Amino acid sequence: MDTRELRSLGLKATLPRIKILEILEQQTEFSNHLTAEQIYKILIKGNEDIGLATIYRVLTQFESSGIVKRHHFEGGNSVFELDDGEHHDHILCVKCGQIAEFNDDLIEQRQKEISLALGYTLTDHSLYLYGYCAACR
Amino acid sequence: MDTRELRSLGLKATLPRIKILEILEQQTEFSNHLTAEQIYKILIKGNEDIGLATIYRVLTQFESSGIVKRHHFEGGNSVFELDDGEHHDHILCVKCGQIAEFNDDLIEQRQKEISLALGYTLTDHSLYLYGYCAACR
DNA sequence: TTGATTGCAAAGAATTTGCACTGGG
DNA sequence: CCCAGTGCAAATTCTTTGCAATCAA
Repeated sequence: MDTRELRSLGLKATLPRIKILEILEQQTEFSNHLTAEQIYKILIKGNEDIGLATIYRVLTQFESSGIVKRHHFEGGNSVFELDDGEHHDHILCVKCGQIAEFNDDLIEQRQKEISLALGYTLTDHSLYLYGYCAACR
Repeated sequence: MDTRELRSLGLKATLPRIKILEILEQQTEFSNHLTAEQIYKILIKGNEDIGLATIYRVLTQFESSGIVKRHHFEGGNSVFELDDGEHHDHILCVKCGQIAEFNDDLIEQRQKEISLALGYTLTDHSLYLYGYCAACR
């Protein structure tokens, strides 16, 4: 139950927060990576009277709480996805926007080696691949 | 000579374009990755009367011409660097902003394999590593 | 000369913030 | 009941655009 999850984060279980969580959980066949605007439109369509500013605020809180991850894909706006704690990278279709996720131990390992060699202590990284998906090729 | 380079791209050798090229070529000990704003300030300091809008326009033209690359680092604005045709990735210090470049064949290779496996035709990618540099550790 | 280029100011797009009102605990 | 949370509109930030003036070829 979302209500309990929110409480455990020290957040009141308000309607906007519950609705936004629900939307993020409903991963569509297409993508579970949504912009604030997209979430807003879904809510409007569902006759929920929730402001766009609230969506940004809630997503930012969720991000701070570690249950949502924010991505800045090329050119576009921020997109948000539920963060289950498992790291993964992304590959995006530049034509249709389709997003696939992957994780590769070899790349992860190599990144650590490179940082070390350059004298950095790695805290985070972002890897986005862009191309044409099978359908758009 | 920059004038010639600009002409060969079909661009008039105007003062703003030449000045901006010069700034990008002068890679400082700190970084050769600059925001439009930073370039603007450097020009102002040099008593050049060039508008910020012009800088954005020129950089965008340079990007189209393939002599400049634009990056969207985490959170911040766009940064620009001269594009010498050699691909490289970046590692940034989250504290002082220091940027190092690297290129790793193993990672490049692996990216291709992954795209292929997922049915994508790769056109581009961005890899940014974030951490603390030796000085900020 | 003359079309490309620029500066300025105004427009846009995405996101954040101020503030009075509302609702969850 | 009371303060965290919200809606709305206004403010910010970064970037792009319209247009008359200017400049390189």
